[in-house]
Amino acid sequence: MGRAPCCDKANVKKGPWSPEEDAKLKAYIEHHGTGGNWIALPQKIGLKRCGKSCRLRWLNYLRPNIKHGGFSEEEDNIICSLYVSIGSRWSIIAAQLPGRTDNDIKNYWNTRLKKKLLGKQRKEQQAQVRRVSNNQLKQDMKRETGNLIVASEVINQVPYRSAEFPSVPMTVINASFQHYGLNNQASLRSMVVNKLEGIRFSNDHQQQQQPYTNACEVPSPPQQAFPTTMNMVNHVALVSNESSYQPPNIFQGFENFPSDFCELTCVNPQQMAGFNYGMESMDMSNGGSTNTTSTESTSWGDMSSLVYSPMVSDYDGCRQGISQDIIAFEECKYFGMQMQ
DNA sequence: AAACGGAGCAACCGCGCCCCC
DNA sequence: CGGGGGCGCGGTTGCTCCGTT
Repeated sequence: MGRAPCCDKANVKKGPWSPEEDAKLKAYIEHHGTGGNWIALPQKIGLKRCGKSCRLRWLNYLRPNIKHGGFSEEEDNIICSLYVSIGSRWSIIAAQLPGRTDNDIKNYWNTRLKKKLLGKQRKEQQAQVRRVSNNQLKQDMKRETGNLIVASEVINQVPYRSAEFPSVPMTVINASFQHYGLNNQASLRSMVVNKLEGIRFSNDHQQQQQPYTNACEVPSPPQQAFPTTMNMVNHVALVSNESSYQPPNIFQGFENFPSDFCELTCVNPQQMAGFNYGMESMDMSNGGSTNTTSTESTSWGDMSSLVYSPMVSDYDGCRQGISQDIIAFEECKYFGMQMQ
């Protein structure tokens, strides 16, 4: 059973507001205030609108001192840094920008700023890639094939926001991540870039796959994007212990990853450095538990759980301390510090 | 000039939170 | 303490405008 509608849908007008409606609403609120009850407001004024619609119209458009468009460079910077710090909490971001509404900032981010940032990022990458010898890269790739299979598995399988914290030796994870440039802010930044590109990470295998931005990002259907921790443990053990083990494909596990990700993190992680640590992280309000919704699965929690692992430097006490570390990470994030 | 596609933006929708009874 | 209702937020939708073919 769903929630009761906030108003009689059949008798309310939807769509764009007319100047008359605007005038009525504005005049009333300016003289009487909202009265603390948006639902009742339209009836008092004689508007055939939903109370929520009135509220939105007032807050986003009719309210005094509202600025529209013409975002300055400074505002861009504030939005970017806050987005990286706290994620898509538009109301909080809007609170830092007088005259701007959350809706305005959200639209501005989605339609322009995101692309602007990505364009900048890509330019930097391309310039950097040119400076890297292809041959050197190939040699490195060949030499590290053995580790790659481990790294790919780890990258691909670290559960996020999960009660099943990794029981894989963190030294293995650490080494693997470090080999492939996932050991520092570089990885964080690449995660941000992926986030910007709409890449979805999820371990909710029941939910529908989100659209991918290009063909190479489409995961093979039977594969789990983030298989269970036990699978990961078993596989890592297999790789580590059986000398006869032949990796079927050195890129196994990476097919779920966008090519950009590999490019960014493998080719030159340093270039990616400089991004704020403080990405929106695991939502600890649910105790870091499982059962995320599809909306949640696209949140920053995905990213930070991936970036969390390499930060742990030793396995001893890792499992016991991991919850505290995550909490510390959260605290550091909000206080703008970096985790030591 | 018309058709088409993409970008931008206003508005809607659903859900979580909080307050009050 | 629990339930109902309103508020606020973030994600999504759909309309309009504009540039391109």
